[in-house]
Amino acid sequence: MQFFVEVILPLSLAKTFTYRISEAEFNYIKKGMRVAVPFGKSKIYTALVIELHQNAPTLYEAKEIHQILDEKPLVTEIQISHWQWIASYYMCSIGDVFRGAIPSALLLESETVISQKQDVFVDESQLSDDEFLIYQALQQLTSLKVQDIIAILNKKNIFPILQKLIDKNILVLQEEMLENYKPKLVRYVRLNAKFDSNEGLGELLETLKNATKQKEIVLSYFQLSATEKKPITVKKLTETANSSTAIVKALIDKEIFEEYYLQEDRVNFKGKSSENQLKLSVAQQTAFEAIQENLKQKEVCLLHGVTSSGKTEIYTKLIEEYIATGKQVLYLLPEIALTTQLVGRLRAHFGNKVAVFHSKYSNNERVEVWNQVLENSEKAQIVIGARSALFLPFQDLGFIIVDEEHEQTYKQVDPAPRYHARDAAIVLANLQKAKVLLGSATPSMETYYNAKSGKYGFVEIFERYGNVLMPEIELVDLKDKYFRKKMVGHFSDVLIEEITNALALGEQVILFQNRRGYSPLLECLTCGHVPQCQQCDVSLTYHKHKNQLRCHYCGYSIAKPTNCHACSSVDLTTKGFGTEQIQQELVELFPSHKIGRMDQDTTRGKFGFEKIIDSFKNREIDILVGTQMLGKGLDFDNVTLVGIMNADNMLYHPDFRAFERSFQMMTQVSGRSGRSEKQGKVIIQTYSPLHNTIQQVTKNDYVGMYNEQLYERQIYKYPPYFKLVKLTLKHRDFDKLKQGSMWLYQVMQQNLPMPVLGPEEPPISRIRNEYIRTIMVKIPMNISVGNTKKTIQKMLNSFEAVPSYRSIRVIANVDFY
DNA sequence: AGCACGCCGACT
DNA sequence: GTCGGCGTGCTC
Repeated sequence: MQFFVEVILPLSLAKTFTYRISEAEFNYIKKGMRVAVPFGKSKIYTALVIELHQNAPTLYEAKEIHQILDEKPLVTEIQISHWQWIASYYMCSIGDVFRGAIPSALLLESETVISQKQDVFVDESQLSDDEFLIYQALQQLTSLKVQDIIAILNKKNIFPILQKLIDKNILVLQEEMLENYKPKLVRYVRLNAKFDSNEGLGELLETLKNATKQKEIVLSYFQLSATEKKPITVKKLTETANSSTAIVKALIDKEIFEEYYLQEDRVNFKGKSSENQLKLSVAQQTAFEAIQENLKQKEVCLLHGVTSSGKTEIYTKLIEEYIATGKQVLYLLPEIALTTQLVGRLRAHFGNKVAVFHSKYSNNERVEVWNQVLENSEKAQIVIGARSALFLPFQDLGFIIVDEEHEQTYKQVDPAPRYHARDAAIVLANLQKAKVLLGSATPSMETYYNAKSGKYGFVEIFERYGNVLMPEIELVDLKDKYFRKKMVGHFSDVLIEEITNALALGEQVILFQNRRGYSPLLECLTCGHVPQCQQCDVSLTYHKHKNQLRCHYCGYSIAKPTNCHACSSVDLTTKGFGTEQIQQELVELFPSHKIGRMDQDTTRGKFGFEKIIDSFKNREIDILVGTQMLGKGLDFDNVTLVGIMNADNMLYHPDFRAFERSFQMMTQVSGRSGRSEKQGKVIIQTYSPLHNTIQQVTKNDYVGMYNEQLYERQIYKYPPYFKLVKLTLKHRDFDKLKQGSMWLYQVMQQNLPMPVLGPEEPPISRIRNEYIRTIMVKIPMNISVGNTKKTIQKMLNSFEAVPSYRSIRVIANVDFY
């Protein structure tokens, strides 16, 4: 009898692979366990078992697995089904999903370690220069990594040289598995048992009578153990005694203390849940009941509640209901910026039942949350996370909340799997027999359409919590203001006046400018030359603070030139403006007030967001300038004025969702204003005050926007009436790409009974020295999406079969955003 | 994703 | 003439 496992590898490979196992292993291994397998010439990868069987492959000899890595499954069968759905729906390999889903610390990979053979005589004169360099390096360090050798020799292809040294019997290569996850160990001390008795104690104090510092520590130890009645960490002890670890060490050496280590969860919330009852307003209560009623019939329900309508309390109440039945709850948020405030609120309510999972967590932290969810631990009954939290190994998921459902950050752009967390969550809920609540003040067109057509349940709240009024929105016509010279920099007289008023009352102001940096262009006044990125088809953005020009696509930067690179003229001027410039103008306009800026450049690092948000909350900042990050559900109750510096640049984006997005963004940003008693004010500066979308924002007319856009979507063949698959082709060779994309376009156009557009040169047609072309397929509702994707996949395969096009990379993006 | 194989240009 | 560059193909 022969035994085999089918495994998936964390590589972008479409197939599963078969490995041989023994009968004992066959009886031990379960689906969802990890195994280390040799793959290719030398590498060892972490693979995931998805099937056990006895069908020997006929075309090749299956290798044996290297070792079993788990005692019990790390991944559930539901997850595997979910991954398979994602792979097929989003047109990527199952390996891509595996790699994207599992914390990287759980993916062990082997690394080649090079070391010198022991007790071998080496004739140094027989070595070439490169060989000698390696040999010499090994005299210093006992082992080297492949990367080290590449660095030492400054060459890419080092294997031939290594091979020669192996042939000369000097080197050995080993594959070393790296265990990535390390449990966090905390050092504790306890008093040696021999001092437990009263005589022992006397003896102890006697020995220490001349060691003051040591005695102090011992006394602190007694004090701590009396008050805390729990194990004492070295850290705590040194802090209490105001001493150092060196003295603790002395005591350990004297065998007065014993040290020991305990494993600790990195993610630990200390504090207790307040048992206070949630008080819902009448509107909230009505919505809450309506959602429950809807979810009895339907799998998914949309909660459309205006900004500040108190959706979080409704979510909290619903979570209470679900965890009372012992089920797990997943709360998805578009970005981590939101989590800090929300986690605080939920922890205050649910205590230690709340776990958090997002991309700024360290690898080790992620493994811990993974395990807690897998064990269905109480600590992770409620999981709050960004889109990747969707991949946690839920045992018994009852409820998923997708908050700010319309946010495009739910869609992963790069790398594969390019999934949409909202849609993948609905599929996951189906597999888990769980329910989904989508919440937003500005639902996506797709979701609203599904709700209206009865596919999803639908609940609305029209009033803000505590009957706070919706902000008053005032439009400022920039054309008129510039004409009448009523502008100071990028600020209209109206905006300046409103800011002055708000500041005078001690209130805070948020200004929104959807572009970072100082100004998007630097232009020569003499010849009109604009510095471009060398690698991308974009102009460089001027960052005044660092006095440099930077590419926002590849990160390329140069110092700001003093004269034009084309004509050497010194008359350079900036065009357009970004957050940095707004910030600087504010400093001049309001010199006595503190101005903060929040964008990608100021929120780097794990606590970048928190710092800025906290200082704004603590009113250390009076005016906060920021990009779209500001729109994302942050609550500041002292903000009464929101200014949108220029509404036009988002409105005129070449994208079919531009109006929908502009509406959402402006409405969301406006919603930051006036969250307590006082009615808030919003100033929108625009060149097109009569534009329908701007008017809809002003009137808070979501339905108007929806109906208008829906009509357009139908006419121009866009979602929700058509499903979009976008193919992006990339290559360094312009002509090859042009020919290849035309070839693919023609094949698709002939074989698909639906609109195929392209091959288009996108507005930014080159990034990092690669040219780009796109082809768009629009799949109508009445044609099977699954079959269409299969056909597309077949055509992609035949594209790859053309030798001259094989090197063109094709990326499929299903439901692209 | 590696890593080997194989084909072509720049050096000894 | 070889060394070493990268395009191409396969991995259970």
